[in-house]
Amino acid sequence: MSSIRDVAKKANVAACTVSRVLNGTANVSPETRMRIEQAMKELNYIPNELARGMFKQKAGIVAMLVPNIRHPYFSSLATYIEDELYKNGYKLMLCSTGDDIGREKEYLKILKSNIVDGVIMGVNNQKPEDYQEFGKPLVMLDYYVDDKIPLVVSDHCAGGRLAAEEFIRSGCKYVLHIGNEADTERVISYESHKALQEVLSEHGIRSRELDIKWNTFDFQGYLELAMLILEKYPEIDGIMAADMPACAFLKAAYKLGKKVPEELCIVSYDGTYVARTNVVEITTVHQSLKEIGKVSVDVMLKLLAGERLKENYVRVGVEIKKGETTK
Amino acid sequence: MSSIRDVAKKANVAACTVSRVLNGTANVSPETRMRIEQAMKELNYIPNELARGMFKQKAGIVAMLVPNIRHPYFSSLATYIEDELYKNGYKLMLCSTGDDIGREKEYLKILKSNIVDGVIMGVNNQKPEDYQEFGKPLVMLDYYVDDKIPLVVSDHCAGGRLAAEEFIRSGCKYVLHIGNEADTERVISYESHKALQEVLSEHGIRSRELDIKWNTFDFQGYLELAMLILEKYPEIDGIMAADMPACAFLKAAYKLGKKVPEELCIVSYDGTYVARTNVVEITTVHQSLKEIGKVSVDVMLKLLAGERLKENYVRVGVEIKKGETTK
DNA sequence: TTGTACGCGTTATCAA
DNA sequence: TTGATAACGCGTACAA
Repeated sequence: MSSIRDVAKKANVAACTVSRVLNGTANVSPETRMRIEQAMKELNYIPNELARGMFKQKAGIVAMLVPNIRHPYFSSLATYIEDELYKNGYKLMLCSTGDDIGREKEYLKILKSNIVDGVIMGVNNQKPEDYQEFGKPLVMLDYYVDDKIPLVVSDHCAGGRLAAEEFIRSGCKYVLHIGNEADTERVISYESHKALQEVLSEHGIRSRELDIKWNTFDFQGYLELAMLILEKYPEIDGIMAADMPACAFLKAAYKLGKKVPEELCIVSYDGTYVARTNVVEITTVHQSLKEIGKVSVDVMLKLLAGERLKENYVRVGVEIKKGETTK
Repeated sequence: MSSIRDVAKKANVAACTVSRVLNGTANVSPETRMRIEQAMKELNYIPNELARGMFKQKAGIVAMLVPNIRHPYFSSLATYIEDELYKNGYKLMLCSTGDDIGREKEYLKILKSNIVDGVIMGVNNQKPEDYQEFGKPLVMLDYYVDDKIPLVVSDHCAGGRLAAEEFIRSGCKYVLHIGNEADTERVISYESHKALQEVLSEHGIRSRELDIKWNTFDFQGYLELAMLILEKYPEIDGIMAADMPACAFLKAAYKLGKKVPEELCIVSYDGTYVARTNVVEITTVHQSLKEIGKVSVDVMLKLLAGERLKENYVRVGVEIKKGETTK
């Protein structure tokens, strides 16, 4: 690896002159410039980003922490975020915690250490203090810490209502909605369940929430659970669940000879591509991951620029896309 | 941000003593140690990884370049790679080029600049020279540059044969296989097509390759194309395609009232979860992404350690998983 | 056991 | 237009 000094020596100039050519910060005589450019080529010189970053006190990298990048929700979101960051001259460092709380903690520790300029948090298993004391720009997705930490989230209230209305329209009598065991009051997406329940009960429709363990990426497991549930509770005629478990319920229904949507209506939540690649078009509450990604990066860029935010809570609209799993 | 010197000042010692406590490199009297640890806590001191990396001439980061992280193939692979890297003390920087050749070039340029220690390349649209002259450990996935650059790849030859045997078993007469327009001789996965064709023709079965534009992540587009093809060539009774387009063909067949597997057999290639989340279990040639990830990281670690590789070409086994889309 | 001094690669500041 | 010097934060000989 040749350094800027090697180039300077070869071109018979001082290091700072090379730097000026590199960055165009000041005028350099064409002749000197030529000599320097020649030397850079000959030495196959590449500026050291690490040193640059150290000097500028920034790395040009934003990290995104996700529970599992394999999950279509997060991999899609990551695409959009990477896209937006790239447009603005930042690179994305993607960290997947494998649903491991300890690993999340370790990542947070590492990320504090100047290796990145900010973090977009798609995972939220630490104590609020751990986020509050992070010391770097932080954007939380779907998780409320306090009024100071920016939060970007889908309008899950609307999402729950839209789903409820779809069940009502379909004439369902008993709706089961599948939640995440680990979710707390701070997890905003939980609002979809509350909204669903509220609207359904206003219409005198029974509903029931079942929270399952979510942190395994195991379709077979979902499928077995779905079969069990459908067999045990034959009176259920409506299901709301995230895309992947919704697919499992759809498959379970087929295996059990239960007709969809005649005997069972399914609304999937999220709207990732797994809901679309199925043979049967699933009715879906669709989050705009593109918009969430864009907004998250916007907020991050503002934080990085030291701007003050008008609003620390950004809500992104959702919509329902009707498929063949509701009437 | 407090530096190591701030801590030293507060604890009334020299910076190097703090460093010694941090790294356990030498003996420090318990009393001094206590004072230093106290100071670190009070100042909320965090070592600067950038400076550390600069000194050690390494960043502790490995990059992975993929065409699109949204794609289940790459997002799954990235999970496994991240996992393996993490176990070995490295972080993953994931770069998604959005199927853009120019962006790939830019990324390569940036990644040269000491920002990462090595790159795992899941994308391959540059000239061979660009990879040969990279100047850092490089592991190529599914793409042959020359005998010097390590290559990790599934045994696509076996994959093609397994698929062919499945079509033969199912009594197919005319098999269409969907390839990627952009693939060249250097793309190893292309071998699956050659092997398929070879085995089929040995058995006197017609086959035909259709190369489609692959770089858009657009299921609707696949679906429309699949409908078109099935309508135009009704004599086709076998399809091999990557998971996502295979799903599209399955859906198209249902829409057109074509019975699977009676009138049309489908073998999907790759074995990502989209092939499993479907209502219909798709017969799949399954690549072991876990193994590919593990091997890639193994190779990378060896390169980083300066070890010589015995073999620059690692082939990972594939298997076929029978589903309901073949007889 | 502790401290001094320097190097890593870059850039800003000020002087020539 | 160019150069010298200091600074960024850390690690490590070497000296004390």
